[in-house]
Amino acid sequence: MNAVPARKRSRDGQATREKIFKEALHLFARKGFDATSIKDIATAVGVADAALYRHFASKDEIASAIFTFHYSNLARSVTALAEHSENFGVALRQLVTLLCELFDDSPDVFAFILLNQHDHLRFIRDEDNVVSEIVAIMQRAIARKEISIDKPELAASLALGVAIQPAVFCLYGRLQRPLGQYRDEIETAVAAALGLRVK
Amino acid sequence: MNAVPARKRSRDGQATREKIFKEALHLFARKGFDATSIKDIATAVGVADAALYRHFASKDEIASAIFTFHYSNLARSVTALAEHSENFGVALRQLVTLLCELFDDSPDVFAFILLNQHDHLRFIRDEDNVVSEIVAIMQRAIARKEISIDKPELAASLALGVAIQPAVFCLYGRLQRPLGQYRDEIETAVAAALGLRVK
DNA sequence: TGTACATCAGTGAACGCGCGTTCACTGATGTAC
DNA sequence: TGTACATCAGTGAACGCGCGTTCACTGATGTAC
Repeated sequence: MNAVPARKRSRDGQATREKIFKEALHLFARKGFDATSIKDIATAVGVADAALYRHFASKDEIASAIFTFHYSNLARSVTALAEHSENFGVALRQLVTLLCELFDDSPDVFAFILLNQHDHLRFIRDEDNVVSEIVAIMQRAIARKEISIDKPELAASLALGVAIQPAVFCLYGRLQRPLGQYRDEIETAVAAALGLRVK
Repeated sequence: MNAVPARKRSRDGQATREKIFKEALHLFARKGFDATSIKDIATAVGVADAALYRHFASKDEIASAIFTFHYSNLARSVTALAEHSENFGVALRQLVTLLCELFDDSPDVFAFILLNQHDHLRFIRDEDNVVSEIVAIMQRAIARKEISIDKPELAASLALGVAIQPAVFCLYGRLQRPLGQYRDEIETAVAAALGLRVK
């Protein structure tokens, strides 16, 4: 009795590391960073607490690794999209589509970034900051007289507000999912809020 | 030596209670609930940690008392305003004004409610919920064909997004204060986003 | 007005708990010869 | 193919710290007589 069952133990720590990434993201997104303990994550992954420290130096490092990975992905998508759109209307359509897809495919990623942006953004270079990129898009639109709001930061806040708040409502159950079903209405609302001039 | 200086000690605990209210609100708004310790609050108030328990049963109770007080105030203002506006355009103007004034006069209250709404809203009766009230306003506007967006929850999310996001930008320094300077632009943007029909 | 007493805001020290983290150890796996 | 060894993911127990909270006590204030 009391025989320890032989455990299959892969030497590929990568698999465990990815599972920590996934489970920690899920817990942080649902309960928040502080309310999630190392024990919670370890239990979800199926290992002892101490095992996490074979893959990450600290609890903070788990959160910042997750944030940096997903936020950089998002920033790259937004930058790429901004560079390849010949006018604001096209960029707007693609941005709203991107947001809806991110939310519907990965609500955990959306919630995690939304909740933790202010704790981590100071470690992100300004040119990789999504909000800064949106402001830059607005600047170009204003320079080309494509929209009537004339302050880029204000325009960015109005656009982000219209785009993000429906997602927040979905997250808390005030709007039915998927967010994608409202894509056209959101796009129209952003365009109207900014005073997009019809081509 | 070691003489304890005679302390002026008022028997009016009300003054201390109000100071706890004010300082805790400030700390919770700036650092968040978890990152604020009982010691932090006591130091800001100028008393020992244990003194806080003469006025509140627990740390949680401090936060929920603050939330309930300020949130109820806000809910009452919104309800009153909704009842006394004969059409949607008037209600909208007053709502945006209310939000700008709340933010500019009491940024701590704004930030605290914004950050803590989801932890406390389950203790608020639904008819006192500000978001529910906004949805109701949208329902009436839709019934009267005052706006073209036809789903009340979606309309509420678009309106709240346009109104709140500029405040968030102010809070984090992306937009200059006061928020009130953008009042007209915010109002116009909300109206446009909802498809308000000109009277 | 003076005295005895009840009240209560505030204190300093202590408590217990949960947390993130460390550490010596295990044992399976991969590898060199 | 067999053997000795290095590697390393994972473990269970322990540690120390900071936190929220409790408690016996203090002393000023208000009040009854």
